[in-house]
Amino acid sequence: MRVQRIGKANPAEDEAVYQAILRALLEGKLKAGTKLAETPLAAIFGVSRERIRKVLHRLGAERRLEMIPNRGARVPRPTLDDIRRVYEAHRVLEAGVLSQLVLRVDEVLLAQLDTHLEEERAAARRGDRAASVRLSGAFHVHLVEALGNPELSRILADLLSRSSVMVSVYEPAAQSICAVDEHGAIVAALRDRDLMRAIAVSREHFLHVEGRLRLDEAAASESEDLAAIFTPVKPLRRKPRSAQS
Amino acid sequence: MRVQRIGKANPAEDEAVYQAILRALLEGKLKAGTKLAETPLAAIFGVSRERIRKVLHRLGAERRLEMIPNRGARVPRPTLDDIRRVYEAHRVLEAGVLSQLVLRVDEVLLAQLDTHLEEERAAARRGDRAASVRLSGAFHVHLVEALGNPELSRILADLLSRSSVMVSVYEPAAQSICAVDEHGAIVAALRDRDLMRAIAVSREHFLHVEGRLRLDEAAASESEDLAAIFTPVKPLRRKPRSAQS
DNA sequence: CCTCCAAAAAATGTGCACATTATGCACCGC
DNA sequence: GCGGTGCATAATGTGCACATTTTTTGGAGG
Repeated sequence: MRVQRIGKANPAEDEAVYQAILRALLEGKLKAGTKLAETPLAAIFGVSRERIRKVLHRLGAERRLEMIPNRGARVPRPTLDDIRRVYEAHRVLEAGVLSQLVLRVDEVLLAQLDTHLEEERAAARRGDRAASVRLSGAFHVHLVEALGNPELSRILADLLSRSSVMVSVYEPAAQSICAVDEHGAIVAALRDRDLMRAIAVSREHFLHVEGRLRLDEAAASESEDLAAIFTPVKPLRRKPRSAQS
Repeated sequence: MRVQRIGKANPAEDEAVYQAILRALLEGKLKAGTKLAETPLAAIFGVSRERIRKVLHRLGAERRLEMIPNRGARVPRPTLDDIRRVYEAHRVLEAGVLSQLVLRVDEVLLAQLDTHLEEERAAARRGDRAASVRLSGAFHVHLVEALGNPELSRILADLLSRSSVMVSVYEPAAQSICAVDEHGAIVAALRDRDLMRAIAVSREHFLHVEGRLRLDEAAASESEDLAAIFTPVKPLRRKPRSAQS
């Protein structure tokens, strides 16, 4: 008699594994170039290999992993040019957002942005680097979301998530990503409904960030301890046979 | 003895099925709301159900199909608001593209655009509606590609492909999507390096197109003849048992 | 010592059998 | 007649057993 639990429909498992890997990816715990083999991951998460496989392919379709036929999944190792392109895309998109935003700014939005700027300054004053980085990205998210277009928000979120992975590779110290006063200048231009200035400031801002990118090839890493990376996540299902310390 | 051909590695099959469905989707042959069941598709294409399944999920990840757990794949039925959002995203993106383009236009690019405009006019003169629609979309593609940023080109291609599916639902006659002179006005503004005018013209252009959208709810359709839609594609592999006319 | 090649080992890809979930339909009580 | 209920049927989801491909290993030859 086989007590195997097969076909147990549990969509939550898919999602949990997906979120776990995505989170590790976004937090930079998975270094660029790391091979994500199916079997070890299945053992780590305590789920079947097919499930891992599905998640991996999904992440590949979203361009968050690099899938090579018959060779498995790897964390992408973006070129410096790749990163520049992502930044440029972000810059171009934000220019478009600003062009639309000057037509519909109101005091409510300006007040919200001012509040955000204040938070950024506060984080900078108390030297909270993590918060600074997070708020800095949030500023740009705030701008697109002001347009209320989910499509645009999604595109930006995509670009941002990509670049956050990238800075973990190329920004050695990850110091203050965005200077607050540059953000302030954008808001000021927005307040004046001055599109040309807003675009120019935003452009300078991005070029500034791009200029700080450094090629840190030394990071060979290949962090081989996949288990350690995912251990904080409790196993979703006990492996039926063996495979436990 | 089983002569089953299992595990026959043939990545081309995946791609062929993917392209076939995607093409049908882009050409509007698959009406909105149509259910894409796995088993019939497997029979039509002459491949295993797993292969269809994989392709369907991939298309779902790309948001080209709507996947509902345990209920299969359906051709998305976009709201009029959905479409407006896609158009707005395109418009915003193009504004950004233009803001970047005015900084680096040269005679070569302007000449290329002029050539393209001439093609559009020729198509319009001879009443070639299909060519007009195609060239009209190509104009906007041309603009982003001038920036040489694959990331941006991909984003635009994504938006365009989505909206082409949509117009097939909501544009009853699918008459001249973009007036050529509006495209010409954009090029003219670009030639003058007049960003504000270029953005304004582009904006008007898109609002014009958006304004033409009509809600054509009558299209209940549910085109049940999936086989007929995909028949032009020759079966990739003969089904081993039965299932042949 | 290095290079090249063959065989073993490991990892990925695929068809299939079956579990699970949804759907259609006849039946029954009200 | 009508709405809900239970069963039969169809469709989707999943584990598993392999096939295929890639990578590693281990020598033999130069």
